[in-house]
Amino acid sequence: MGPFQITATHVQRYHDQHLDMDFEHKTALLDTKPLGLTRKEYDLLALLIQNAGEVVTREALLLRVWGYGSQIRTRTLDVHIRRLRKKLGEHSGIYIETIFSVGYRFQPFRASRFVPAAPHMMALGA
Amino acid sequence: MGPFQITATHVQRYHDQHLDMDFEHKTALLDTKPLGLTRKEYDLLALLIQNAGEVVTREALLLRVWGYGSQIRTRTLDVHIRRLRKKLGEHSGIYIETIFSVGYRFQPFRASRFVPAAPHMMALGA
DNA sequence: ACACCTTTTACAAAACTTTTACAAGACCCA
DNA sequence: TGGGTCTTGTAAAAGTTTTGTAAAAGGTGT
Repeated sequence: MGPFQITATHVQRYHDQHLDMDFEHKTALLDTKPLGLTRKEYDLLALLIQNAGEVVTREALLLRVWGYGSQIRTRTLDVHIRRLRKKLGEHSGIYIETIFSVGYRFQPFRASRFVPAAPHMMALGA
Repeated sequence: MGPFQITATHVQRYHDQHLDMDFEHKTALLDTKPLGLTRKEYDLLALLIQNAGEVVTREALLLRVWGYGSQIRTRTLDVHIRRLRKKLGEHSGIYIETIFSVGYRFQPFRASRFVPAAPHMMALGA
């Protein structure tokens, strides 16, 4: 069985070897221990995981997590990504990829075995 | 079935024995591994592939990828072609042809078996 | 006021692009 | 066929843009 469990309409949960996230209860466990995410951190990770395997653009993240329009310049997204990565610890490199000049991508643990990240990652268009 | 999958209006994807390019997700795989293209590299390869089998002039490439007008002199196109070829590895010779004093042509893998490049090939009009 | 979370600031580092300078190759024509 | 000229290939440097990071400043709720 894949890492996703899907109901009729929504992904309720993400689960893999290390990370367990329950979108219904808004909880996140890493190796059975609570990740201790703040609200923004949770929203950001949830959005990335709900689009696992696909790139989510900076613009989309800023819009959907912060409500920012496309003209706003800020480093707050990067700072949150950094704190997420820190909390994900040794696995952060596996989970959160940077797609230069585009955005970020959450890579499910299992998939990351089959598609090892290239040294410089692939780009998307504007 | 040919290497292209076509919808009503657009080519969404190029696929052959080695190269797999998804224009919708803007991903490029070579022998199942991410090609790791940068944005400009992707734009350039995409434009060539979308005109597969036909010569795309330097002028057209410089205009459509860089927005450069015809009076601009630069070697940046050549440098990008070089890096594309490097990333295409052993297959680069099959895929990207130089058409002297005209431009470049992407040759689909399958077609390249039937139309081996002649030592000096014909050019197109100025 | 305190603890905690979020955003900004100011650089550093990394990734990407373009230019530069020259080598190598292709074409032309006597 | 050999020299002249134009075009492309290549490596490396220089330049630009984007992302990473630490720390400070700003908020929010209790």
